[in-house]
Amino acid sequence: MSETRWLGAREMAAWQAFLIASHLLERRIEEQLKSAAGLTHPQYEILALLSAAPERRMRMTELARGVVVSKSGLTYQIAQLEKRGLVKRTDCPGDERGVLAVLTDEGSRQLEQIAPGHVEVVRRYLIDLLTPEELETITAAMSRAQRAMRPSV
Amino acid sequence: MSETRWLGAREMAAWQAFLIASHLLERRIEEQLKSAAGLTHPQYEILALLSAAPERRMRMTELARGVVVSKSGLTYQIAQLEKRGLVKRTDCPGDERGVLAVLTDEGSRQLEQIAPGHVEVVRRYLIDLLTPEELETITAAMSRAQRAMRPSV
DNA sequence: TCATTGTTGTTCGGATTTGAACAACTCCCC
DNA sequence: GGGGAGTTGTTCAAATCCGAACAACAATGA
Repeated sequence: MSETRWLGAREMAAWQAFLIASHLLERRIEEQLKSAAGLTHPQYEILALLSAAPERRMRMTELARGVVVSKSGLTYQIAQLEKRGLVKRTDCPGDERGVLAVLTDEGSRQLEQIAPGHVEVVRRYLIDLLTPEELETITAAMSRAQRAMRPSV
Repeated sequence: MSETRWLGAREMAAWQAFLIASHLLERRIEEQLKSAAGLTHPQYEILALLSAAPERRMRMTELARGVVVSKSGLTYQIAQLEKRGLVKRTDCPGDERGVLAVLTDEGSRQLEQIAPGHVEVVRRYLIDLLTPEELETITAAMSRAQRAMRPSV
């Protein structure tokens, strides 16, 4: 049982700032998406990921990893999006177990309408506040953290 | 209706890295706290804030702001913590409406036991991965974002 | 071939979270 | 004083989210 390495003042400041900023940002994003489109942030992320995927489709598991949500959480959200006709499920050729989530034309259309307002928030409260150097530093640091928390990627 | 300023490649990389890293970190923290102490992250944050507060007590509203959670969310969590005897409510002298959440001795004791494991996770997946320069950059950037999203602070 | 092990997605129960509505109280200013 | 506006904390309904358990299928190796 080794001695605890407590956070020093600077480390604590960084952690607190990161934690609070990310929570506040999450709330702003959630609020904007909800009022502008009736979507949650995870729902938006699903649409965005699908939109960028080949043939606008992805395996459920892959998608769950991409939006960092549990399998059951994704099942639920895909069901919600399916009700609205933004996404549909398809059998996965070559794997009888698998399910492909596919972005519909309607989903694609709606995403195009929603995206500008979302990007606006991300810019206003984060990206536009950063210098190019800070942008690079954050990319490097967060990518490193990501690799530490994920087996691959 | 101005033209949308989409995110460039570097901006997108920064945003994606930040978003995914913060989600992954949140999950790791949640998982560790749950298994080690049966607490959620917000619950831990409440205990930590109270612990650092004068007389280990805070007004509900102030506390809600501190942990970045809704008023009703805080009411719920304080009720949970009260059931376990980690926190108790007290009348607020000088304001008949107000309620003070107070960290109990038991709460203080438990926090001491839980903190090391929590700090370990924060270090392993974020703080220890950063150079001193990165630490400062992140503090500055996130504090700026925080000010943009909050009236004061 | 066939049993074993691993993967995939869903279902289910339970916990958490939010915003709106509300009642009680405080503050301000005439 | 006293009324209107603002604050404070709770309750409530609804939505979301997770982990565990599960059934179906895939992959592996003897």
